[in-house]
Amino acid sequence: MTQELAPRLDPRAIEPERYRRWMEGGYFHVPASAVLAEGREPYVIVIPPPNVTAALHMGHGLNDTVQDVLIRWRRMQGRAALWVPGTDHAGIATQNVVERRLAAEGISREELGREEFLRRMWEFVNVTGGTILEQIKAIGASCDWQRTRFTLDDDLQRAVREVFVSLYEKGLIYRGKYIINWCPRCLTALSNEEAEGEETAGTLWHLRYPLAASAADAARAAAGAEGAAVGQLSDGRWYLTVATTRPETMLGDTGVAVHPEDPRYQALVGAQVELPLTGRTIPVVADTAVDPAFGSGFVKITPAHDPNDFEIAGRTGLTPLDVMTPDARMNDAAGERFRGLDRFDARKAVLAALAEQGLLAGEQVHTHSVPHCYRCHTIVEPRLSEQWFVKMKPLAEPALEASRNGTVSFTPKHWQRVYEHWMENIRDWCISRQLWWGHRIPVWYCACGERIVAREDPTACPKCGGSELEQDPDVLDTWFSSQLWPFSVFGWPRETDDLKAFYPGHTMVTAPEILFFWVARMIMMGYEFRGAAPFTEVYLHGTVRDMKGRKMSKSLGNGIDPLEVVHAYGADAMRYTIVSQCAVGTDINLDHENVEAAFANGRNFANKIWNAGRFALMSLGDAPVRPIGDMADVLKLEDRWILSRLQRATVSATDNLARFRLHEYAEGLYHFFWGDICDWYLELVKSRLMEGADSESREAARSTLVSVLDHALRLLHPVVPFVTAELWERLPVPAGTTRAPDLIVARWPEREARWESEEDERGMAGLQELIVEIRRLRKEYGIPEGGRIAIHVWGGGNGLPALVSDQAAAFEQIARVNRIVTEPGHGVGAHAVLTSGVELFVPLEGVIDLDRERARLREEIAKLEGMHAGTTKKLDNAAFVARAPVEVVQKERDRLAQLEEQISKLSAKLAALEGVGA
RNA sequence: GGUCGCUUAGCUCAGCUGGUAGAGCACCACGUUCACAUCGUGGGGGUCGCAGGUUCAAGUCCUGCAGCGACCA
Repeated sequence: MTQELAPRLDPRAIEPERYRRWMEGGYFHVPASAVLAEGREPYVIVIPPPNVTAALHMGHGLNDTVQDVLIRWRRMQGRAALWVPGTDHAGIATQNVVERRLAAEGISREELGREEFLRRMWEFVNVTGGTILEQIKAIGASCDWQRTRFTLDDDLQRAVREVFVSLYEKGLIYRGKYIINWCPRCLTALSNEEAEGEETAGTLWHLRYPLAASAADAARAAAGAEGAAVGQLSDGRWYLTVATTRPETMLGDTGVAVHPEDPRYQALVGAQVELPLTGRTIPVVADTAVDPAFGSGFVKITPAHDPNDFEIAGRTGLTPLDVMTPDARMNDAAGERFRGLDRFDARKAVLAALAEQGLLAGEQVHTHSVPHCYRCHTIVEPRLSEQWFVKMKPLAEPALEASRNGTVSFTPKHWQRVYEHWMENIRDWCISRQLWWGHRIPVWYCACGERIVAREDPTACPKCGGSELEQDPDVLDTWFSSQLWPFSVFGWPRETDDLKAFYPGHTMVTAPEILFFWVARMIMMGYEFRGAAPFTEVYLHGTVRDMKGRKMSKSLGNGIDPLEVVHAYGADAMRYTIVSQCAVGTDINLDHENVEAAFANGRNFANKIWNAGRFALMSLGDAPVRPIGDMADVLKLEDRWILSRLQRATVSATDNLARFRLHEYAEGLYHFFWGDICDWYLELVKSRLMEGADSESREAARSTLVSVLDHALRLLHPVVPFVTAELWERLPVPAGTTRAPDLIVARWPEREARWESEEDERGMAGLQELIVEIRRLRKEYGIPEGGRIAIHVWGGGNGLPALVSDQAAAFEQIARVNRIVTEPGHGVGAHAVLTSGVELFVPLEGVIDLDRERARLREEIAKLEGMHAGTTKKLDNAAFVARAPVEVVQKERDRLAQLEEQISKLSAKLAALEGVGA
């Protein structure tokens, strides 16, 4: 039982073994029967599935630790706590990785062909795919590994098909030709969310478009108007000015638009423009979407390359003209001169050509948001393309209502507004991707023109009976499958027991970045296909950053590998460090240049717990321990005090967890454990625990210690599961009681009001103040750490002196005091008055420097008088006495009385010293 | 341009419903007392961005300003 424990916590010696035992014990697994047959209340979290080929980074470390804290807590509360793990196929990202590997061999996916390429994809995924899940285990995650899912599992493929076909049948999925975000490097469409805007200092070029001769009169009239951007070229032609940040797109202009009510340009509506460099003539049209105040008030319209222009073109009857290839080069329609040029080279060429003709009116710096591909960071090109879309408005309605009526709550709260704003302005979702890796769109086209959208692969066309069917070559956006995760992992669309038991779930823990990508869509799908939101609480934690506040990233090289941290300092250390910094709404900064310092706090705390446990186990010995409930009458002040403090710690820990105040949960227990238990309780009871101490007192201390550690380890378990489980297992079980086989399934402590005592907390506070005062005086006068002193303690009327004399052994231990006198002390020594009025005198004949003591007393008196003045001022304020709550006023009065007593006693002592010595 | 947030000790940040400021790290001094030097004891350090306002009382509520940031257009 009391086998030797190492004087330092060695995480590597305990963590892997403990994790293995948890796995073998089946503690992570929750069968549906736990809910359906046993009637236990479920608590369900589905993991935000990491990319199947990803390696664990600190972001996962944070995300998974938070989920594990919540799951372990709820499991201890007796809930059927299920945490479903798994991975995401991450279409673009994973395909990119394999394509790069192929490129290294000099092969392209086109050369391999779709079938062979997919074979290679699976080969790669099968080898590397499990890695990240193994890494998650290293940080102690208590996922139900029997339920590990992958978004390309057969079951999940079936779910995707069901949803696609069902939404199609409801008219919520459609195919159409619109402007979409196109990545010219990945060669696929992207959703609006996947095209990330980035503030860029660009250039706004002003271009002159000559007007046809027939428009000369209208132009002359317009030129006279205030602020009109109309002028005359040196060859006499009239021109108008347009502004653009992408001059190369002018080759695809099919019109120029003005606001219909812009007084400057009304005469020009319908005029013809001779589009430079193209030989084409395009009209001036009117549309209310044009902002007359921006730029010249003329807007060039490029319907095939700009979403706004596309819409204006639709309303005004302009025809789109596509001038680019999929890889963003100029195509045949751009003209001989520019064909084949990359878009940025074309930009230069167009500008040069315009300048040559005197058609470049000028340029200005223009900061604007430029969309980039979220996977490869290439600048996204808006492109006219035929794609599949989801009609979002009807799906958003219940999801929006769920937020408004509180069915789904957000922490921190302000994300609720962000979510609602997005839902209110939701736009249709482009879901087709020109990739091979992913869920193939379940649509087939027959030579007869028939389109077949089916749950099962069709063998023949239902219309013509032909078997020449071509499946749509595209796959679905990865998020299309991720959004089904909360129910697809349970076997949906089959009505499984798992689904009955575990849907809807409870908490979604993730980062704000994927609020729209994922969280919002899961809520929409939950309502559409299960009639209920997939979870009721969304907890959005911060981002892990370096000390300069930069996001950790591979390219910056500022990342910290969680596995290295676990290896060096243990999972407990990593977990505590992260959670203790996890304040609601704030990011977490970790120093990648000094990893040891970054995680020192967690490592030190785990070691502190270890050593407190080690000391307790050694002191407790093997003799039976009586249950705390039997000892109420023989407990001493410090026992009652620590039990009372424990109740506070229990209440606030539970409350903080429920409110996602994880940092306060962790720090609160840190201070309870380190401050109250280690610094005070253990020090005070050391003497009582020694062999030969008074037996009743010893038994009271042993029972209290076991009880307090038992509960403290339970409270700490969610954040530092390993060290707590290791110690808890060794902790004596009080006679006549039973205990769970492992801390992971021990019951979460509940408040026991009978142990709460404000009186004992006040009494203990007095004792602590006295001890600190003794230590300060010792330091002040340079008494060696080991040197014994005598003290006199008297007065105060709160029983403290009597208490102190009862604590002789403890005072020896904690303050090196070997003689306690409860009579006033006189002569040469140091004097202090506590807030309670209790006086302390330390005889220091031969040690004390009287000048120093006088100076010290004067300083102390001055400090107290400062406080006295402040309190007096407050109480002299009639408004304060009249309007502040009585208890606040009374507090000030008590304080004043206290200060007066301290000042008068110290002044008397000072006066007595004034005449003594030199 | 719109929305939201931030500005507190040398550093990173807490401070939820208003009652005279806290943590970790860093720093100074002392210390090998039989749990822990990944420790103990004591200590130094802040006009809570600036200016107003509400209130008996404001880091905490309101307004404006300055600086920084995020998200959405």
